[in-house]
Amino acid sequence: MASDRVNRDPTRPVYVISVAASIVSVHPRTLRIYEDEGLVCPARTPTNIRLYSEQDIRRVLWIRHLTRDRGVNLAGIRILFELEERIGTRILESLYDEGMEEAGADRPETAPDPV
Amino acid sequence: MASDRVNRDPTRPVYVISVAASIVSVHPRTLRIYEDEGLVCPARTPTNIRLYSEQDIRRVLWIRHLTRDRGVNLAGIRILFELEERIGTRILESLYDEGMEEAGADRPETAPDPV
DNA sequence: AGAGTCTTGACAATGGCGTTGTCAAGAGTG
DNA sequence: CACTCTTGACAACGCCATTGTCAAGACTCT
Repeated sequence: MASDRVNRDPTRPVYVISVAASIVSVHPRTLRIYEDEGLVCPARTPTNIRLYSEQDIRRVLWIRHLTRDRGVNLAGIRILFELEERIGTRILESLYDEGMEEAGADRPETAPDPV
Repeated sequence: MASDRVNRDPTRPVYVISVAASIVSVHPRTLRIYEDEGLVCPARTPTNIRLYSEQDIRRVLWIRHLTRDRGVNLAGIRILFELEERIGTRILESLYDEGMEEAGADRPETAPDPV
């Protein structure tokens, strides 16, 4: 499963919200709020169902690391994402790698890409 | 007064907490908490009185901008300061300038230096 | 078609955080 | 000495993030 996740097109929207929530270990309600706050933007089916891509998952993992492990609030995360877009990913990538190592989580190959 | 502030040695600890709090428009209690959280480190007199430098003031102004205007919490600010130390001040400087312009506040000549 | 499950958007509860207030004891100033 | 300010610490309150709940609709399977 984990290797399937890694090998697929990371931008393809494939996970419904319950699956995404399980992968990321977060409440579905929380995912909806992250979307409301503009922190992640899953695709929508013609019937308005959310589908998350691998890229979305990585982005949410990054959000979770910051909120749960570093105590950053959503406004802070927004600032960090703005920095990422403004400056590029080199900076946050190194912070992310260090942060994930500290958290003991799996280490993705790249930092989350902007949605 | 404002021009006196600008012309003095920015690292010299000269303001007691009530004055610093007035300059920055923040409660003294809040300044103590920022210190407790390690976000700013004012000097101490031999009798343990806090003295804030111009540099400290700038740092707190930056913190206030982020907390009050952008809604970032203290953990988020800590992350941003870590970034600043890690990467240098070029990045946050541009964000700071933009943020201060948006807030309509006075624009300092440089970004806050690390304490 | 029907039954069961999942998803949606929206209202609500709860714990934690940030700011402010308060206070006793000590320090500083005139 | 009298008054004011500072210290560290306890407390109150509003806001935020997460979670729970629910009615209606969508989806899946038999």
